Amino acid sequence: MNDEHYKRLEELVYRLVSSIPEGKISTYKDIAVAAGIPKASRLIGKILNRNPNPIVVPCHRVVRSNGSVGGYRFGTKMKVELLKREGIVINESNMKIVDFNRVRFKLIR
DNA sequence: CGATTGACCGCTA
DNA sequence: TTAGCGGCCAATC
Repeated sequence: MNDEHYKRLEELVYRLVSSIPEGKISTYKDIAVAAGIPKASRLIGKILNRNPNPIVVPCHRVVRSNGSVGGYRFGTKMKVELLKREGIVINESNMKIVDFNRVRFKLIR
């Protein structure tokens, strides 16, 4: 994978994440699959970590595939707050999304 | 160069 | 159900 491919991958990831509507969430794994790199879910986190525009790209709507909230550049607490604000219910004791499958957004391409 | 490090995943015991 | 562990891939050391 050269720089050109990688750059395109980043753009695709940001586009996919931006398509997640308010009140819905997706997972690092789902993004990886949609981006054509099903085994590189860790890479998705890495890309989102240096998200150039956190305001535009709602990267807080991306959680772990097991339903737990996962990490966030500005702290897990902030991520939880943002999600709650959008109507996502979170079990604070185990940091898991309540009704995980119900609020899961199906990515389009 | 090789080793380590993440906003992770899935198998196995 | 949970914890441990190997695998994954690019960046960083």
